[in-house]
Amino acid sequence: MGTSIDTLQELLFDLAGVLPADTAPLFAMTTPVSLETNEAYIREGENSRRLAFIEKGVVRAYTIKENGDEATLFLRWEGQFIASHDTIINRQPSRFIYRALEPVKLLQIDYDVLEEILKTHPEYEPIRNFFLMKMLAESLKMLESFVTQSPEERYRELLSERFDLVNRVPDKYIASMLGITPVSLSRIRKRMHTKGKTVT
Amino acid sequence: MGTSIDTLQELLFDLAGVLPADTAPLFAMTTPVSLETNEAYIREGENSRRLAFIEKGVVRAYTIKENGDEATLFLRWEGQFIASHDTIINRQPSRFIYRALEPVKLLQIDYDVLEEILKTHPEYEPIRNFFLMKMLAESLKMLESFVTQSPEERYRELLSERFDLVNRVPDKYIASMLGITPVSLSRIRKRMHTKGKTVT
DNA sequence: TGACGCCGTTAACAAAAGATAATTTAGCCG
DNA sequence: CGGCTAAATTATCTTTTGTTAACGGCGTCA
Repeated sequence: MGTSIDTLQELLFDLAGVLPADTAPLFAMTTPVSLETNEAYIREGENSRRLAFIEKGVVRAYTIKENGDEATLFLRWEGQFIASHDTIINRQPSRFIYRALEPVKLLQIDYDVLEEILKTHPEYEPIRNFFLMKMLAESLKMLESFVTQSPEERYRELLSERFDLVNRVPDKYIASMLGITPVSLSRIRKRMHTKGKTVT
Repeated sequence: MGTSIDTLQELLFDLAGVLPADTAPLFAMTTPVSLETNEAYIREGENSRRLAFIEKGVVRAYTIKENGDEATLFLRWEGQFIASHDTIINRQPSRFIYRALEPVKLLQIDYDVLEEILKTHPEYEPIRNFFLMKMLAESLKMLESFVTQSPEERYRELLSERFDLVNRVPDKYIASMLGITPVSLSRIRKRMHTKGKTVT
């Protein structure tokens, strides 16, 4: 146990030079959370401003479209952060659902509590910036892929960069994240088998 | 003159309760920049870590694809921030070009300088968070539109939310931002004229 | 004014994706 | 092991997009 805390302490030290011994005030406010497969972490309409570091497992963020279909915004896995961006950034009830695709272990903190701690411990600010920048970088990277690549190219890139993830997650969620239907993803895979076998 | 500074000072006060009189150290390090139509603000391969508040005009962030075509990642206009995310977040030479589509007025600061100021003036931290969150919110909103909407729906939404922008910017850049070709955008517009005239 | 270039539109065809439904595969639970 | 259910594949048809090229409008500039 304590793996998440260890990892985050390393992060803090690397980023801000804060020694593990000095992080007590921060980690005193974190809560370990376990989720079963298919359990919701944040539900639609929820207002809690939770932020979590994923120690283990995969979490899917998705929304329900007007026609009732689900659309996966992104997947997050161990080493990444998840946050209810509607509630934290926009102070709106969450339009998104965050659900575990596997048994998940999180280290959770409430964003409001984090802000309180930052008032008295500004030396932790780099953590907040780090997590914001990391999420921004990931979003921009996905955005970039949508304007520069075809669905097939996005899938090929995902395969080459996150092969493990693609194999852990049902195809229909991968398809949805790529902005296409499962049927279409299936055709892309067929095309890839018959034609060019290259993975990049 | 001073409009950008006034706007930012209001922002700072609203966000952090910092009085305009106390923002001298911050604004002493900002530089007003003017760009002509079609002038590049940041070029491909550049390493400068510039961050700017747009007082007036529209800036386009785009990249050159392998096949030589351009792909527009986003457009930014007055009241928004632009930043070279490759250099600031990833510390890599910029793969993107930031170019003025109209005469542009910016208030610029170097991110490294901003970080220095933040070390001695942690009361400005909310500014950094604000700009990061704003960029993150915008990116996530665009990402959401890609996984939940068709190109036509994205265009209709853009029209209803940013009609002024669509009319200020050549269609081909709008198309590229929507992830489609100019030909396809033209067909979408034709369809919208003949069929449903509703804008949402 | 006339030539040039850029941009938006249109056309024609190929390629890909959406929608729907049927079929096969695979995982899960008793 | 058998049976149930969800997921993935396949098929068919429609719609949309990509590609390429041609055409017209419009502004710039010599």
